[in-house]
Amino acid sequence: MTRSEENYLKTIFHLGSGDDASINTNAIAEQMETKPSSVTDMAKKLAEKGLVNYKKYQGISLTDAGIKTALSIVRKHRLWETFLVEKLDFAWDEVHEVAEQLEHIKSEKLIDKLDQLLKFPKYDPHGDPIPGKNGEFQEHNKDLLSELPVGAHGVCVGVKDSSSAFLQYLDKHEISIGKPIQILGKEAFDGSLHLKIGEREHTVSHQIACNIYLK
Amino acid sequence: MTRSEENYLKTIFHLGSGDDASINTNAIAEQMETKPSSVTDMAKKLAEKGLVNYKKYQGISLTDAGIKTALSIVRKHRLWETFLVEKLDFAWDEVHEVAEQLEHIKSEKLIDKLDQLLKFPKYDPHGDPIPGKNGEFQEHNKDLLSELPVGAHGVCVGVKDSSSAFLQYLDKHEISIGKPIQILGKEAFDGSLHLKIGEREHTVSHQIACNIYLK
DNA sequence: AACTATTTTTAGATTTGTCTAAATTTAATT
DNA sequence: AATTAAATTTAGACAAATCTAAAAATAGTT
Ligand SMILES: [Mn+2]
Ligand SMILES: [Mn+2]
Ligand SMILES: [Mn+2]
Ligand SMILES: [Mn+2]
Repeated sequence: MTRSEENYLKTIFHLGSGDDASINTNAIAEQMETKPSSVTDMAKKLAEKGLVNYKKYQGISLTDAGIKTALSIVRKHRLWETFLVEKLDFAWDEVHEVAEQLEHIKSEKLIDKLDQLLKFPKYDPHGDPIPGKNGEFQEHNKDLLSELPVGAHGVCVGVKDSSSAFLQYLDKHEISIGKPIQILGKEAFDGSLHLKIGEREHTVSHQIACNIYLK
Repeated sequence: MTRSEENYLKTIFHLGSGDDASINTNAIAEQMETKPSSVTDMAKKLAEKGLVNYKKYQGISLTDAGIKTALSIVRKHRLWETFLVEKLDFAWDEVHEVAEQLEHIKSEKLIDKLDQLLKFPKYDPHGDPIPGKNGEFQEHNKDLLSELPVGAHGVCVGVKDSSSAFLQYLDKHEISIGKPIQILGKEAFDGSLHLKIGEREHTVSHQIACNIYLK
């Protein structure tokens, strides 16, 4: 399994949000910052190996074997991210790029021992679930802040956007995983929310609210 | 810098034992399990980048820039090996292959933090020195067990052969870094040595004695 | 249904790193 | 010094992963 093949499987997995939905060639190309023709080439190769279902013009979906492989890469990515934050004091906005490299290291023992060192974490620094050895994982039953009514309150359990820029915005406004958040009011005009975050009050735009998960 | 380029630099560095001696094309090919023609191709590319000195038929040597790059890869390799043994309970014969992959991860912050987590180790699990951030390192002033006279005693500080097979042999006979060793006698016929290892006595072949460093 | 726009695929080229086989240079031996 | 052997380089090919440009299929719209 090459690094490129692994990256395609992971991208298809994320675009299909885990299930075996059929994904567009163009969507994969955009996500991977490559060209549609390259995606077609890889689709054929992965189909050959039994990792994706592919029929010309019909989109691409993961087979069971493909899902299993994708989950093992996601597991590695999220364990490494957790390691970087927990053991090496990385900030949560600094881990993704390094984990993109580390997720391709091939050693089952390494990842098992890492899991053990981290005490078998269930969620990564962004609140995303870490699949177990056999691919099992439990997603938080969470809601987007933007879809909750005024008065709702809960605890931040994850972010949808994991970009460095967004995470740094959250840091600046002291929003982090575990923080209690309450919706004090909503602006009808632009959907911006007035929030109580811990002990403080802040107003955030609709765009921000679309990327924070509450439980 | 590609992974392949890094591997060539590291190999040239090891074959030249650190200094800027001129290395044979064939020696590099054999060490890397590749063909001499591939080495020639890479020599040209690395020369183009100013990392090696290369003139047709004259052998290959590292430039200062090449030595610096090689040292940073060796640093990463040995820090990762130390991490695997110290933090993840790997045995010293299990770390090399994984470190071969990990040494190519690109993140200065990662390696600095790792160094810190390990408390800035000076030697790796095989007794090899770990270069610092600026490439500086101190080799143990050590001697091969095979070159010491009868009666000599010291402490094992390193191994020359880091193969899994050899390290497992050492484990079996309870030879490890830090163990006191004394030469009780030498067999004139085949050069095998009668040793006191800790509290025990063992006889080892000349071949074994050629791969253990004492101080 | 016909036309247009979008998506997707094909054909052919490129880069990187490798290989084989043949040619060339250097080293060793008569 | 001539010959043989060994080391090294060149020439040409190949697989992987990508790209561009053009063709084909599908979807959307008059
Ligand atoms: Mn990530
Ligand atoms: Mn994450
Ligand atoms: Mn090693
Ligand atoms: Mn080592």
